[in-house]
Amino acid sequence: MQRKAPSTQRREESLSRSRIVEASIEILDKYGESGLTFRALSERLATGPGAIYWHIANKGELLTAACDAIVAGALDVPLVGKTPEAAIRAIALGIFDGMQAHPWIGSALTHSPGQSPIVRIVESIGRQTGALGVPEDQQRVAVSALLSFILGVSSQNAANTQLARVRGINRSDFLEAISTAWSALDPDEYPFTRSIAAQLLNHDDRRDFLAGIDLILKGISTL
Amino acid sequence: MQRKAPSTQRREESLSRSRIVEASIEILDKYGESGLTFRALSERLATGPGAIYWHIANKGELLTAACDAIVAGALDVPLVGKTPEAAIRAIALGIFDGMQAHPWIGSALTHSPGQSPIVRIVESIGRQTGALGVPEDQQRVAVSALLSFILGVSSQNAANTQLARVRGINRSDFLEAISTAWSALDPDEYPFTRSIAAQLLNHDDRRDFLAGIDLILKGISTL
DNA sequence: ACCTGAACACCGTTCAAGT
DNA sequence: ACCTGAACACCGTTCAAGT
Repeated sequence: MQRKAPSTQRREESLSRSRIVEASIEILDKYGESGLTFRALSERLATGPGAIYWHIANKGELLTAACDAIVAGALDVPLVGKTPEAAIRAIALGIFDGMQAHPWIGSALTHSPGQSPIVRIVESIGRQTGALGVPEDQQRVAVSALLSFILGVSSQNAANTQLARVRGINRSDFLEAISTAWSALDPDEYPFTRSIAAQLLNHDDRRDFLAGIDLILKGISTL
Repeated sequence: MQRKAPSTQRREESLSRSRIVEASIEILDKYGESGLTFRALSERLATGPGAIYWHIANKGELLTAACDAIVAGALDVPLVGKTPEAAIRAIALGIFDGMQAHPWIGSALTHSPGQSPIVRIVESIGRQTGALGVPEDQQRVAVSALLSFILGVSSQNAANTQLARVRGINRSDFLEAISTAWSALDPDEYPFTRSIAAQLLNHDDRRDFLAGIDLILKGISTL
């Protein structure tokens, strides 16, 4: 008589950490950070909220794991033959493009200090600073400056996207609202802010991000 | 017969937006971000949760208002006689010291894009970039690079403090745990991260922050 | 105009009970 | 070993009712 298949394959779609993370990413992309609840997630996975806790410790770990999957993919960019500067730009742009597609990683990144997603970024950039000629005792400062800048941009990006979603508008309408508000500021108190208000409407986020990276790289080159 | 005092003074401690914000800051400083709830706040103010909504639209506005009070104070630093570079350093350090005393502002800052606290920072820094000789069409990029770096540092700082609180340990024990974890990483996969793990224990946050600001200022000076 | 506080519609997390 | 789903202890927010 025939053998039964191994019990682990008894059900085609048994729960696993990776399936949970995968479903979480789909929910986060579609409904944003506030859309990811254990109830919504367990419904999508056709199970109960408690089942998820067998595979994941808590919501923070879930967000970190989802973020880690995106960051790992974003950092998978070809670096061969590139100068250290070009490699760092490529790494940074990989993360930028990842955060455009998955804005919620900005929030997850800052809430996972020292965790796997951050370690991946630190390691990727850190390997380049040596080749860049940065003295060993200053490499940490150089890497953490780049990291802080990247985290700053990505957390702002996450907040913009999330707030726009709450108000039921898109990202550019949200920025337009800020631009309008800045234009209406007191000319005596806020001359500079008023002067750049119009630029909020038609600037290129990606180009500005890269310009920021280049400013820091310029500074690093003097070390 | 005597006139009654104006009805607005009938009660010594009537509710007001500023009293609510003041109480919020005290709670945030003492119990962290998760400690600020409408129930805790209304109990402290000897009222009901609903009363607060007469003065404040929602929790986001409350956090932004609390953050704004701290940022306004932090930016109140003397700048007369300073070079533009020194002024920017003083502004940045003012925010840094503000976030050391009130770590939760890091979270509030990133969740209030384009709002008053951000505008204050943008304006303070932006006024210096002109004096710095940055071409007008590049001032926005220069300011937003500094802003993103500052927001990145402050949101990491907020997350560190909040996570340490959740685990019931202090900030340096939390960093020690990360340092230990980094030291245990795979030597082949994470050589750089391992190499800087030990430095997490005894580095000077404030000095590193200023070093990051200086890197960006160096880059800006080439514009 | 301003305050009260019960009620609503959610959360993350736990845990006895099942298979 | 893994899953179920009710229950617990919270949230932010609303709103009829008061003063």
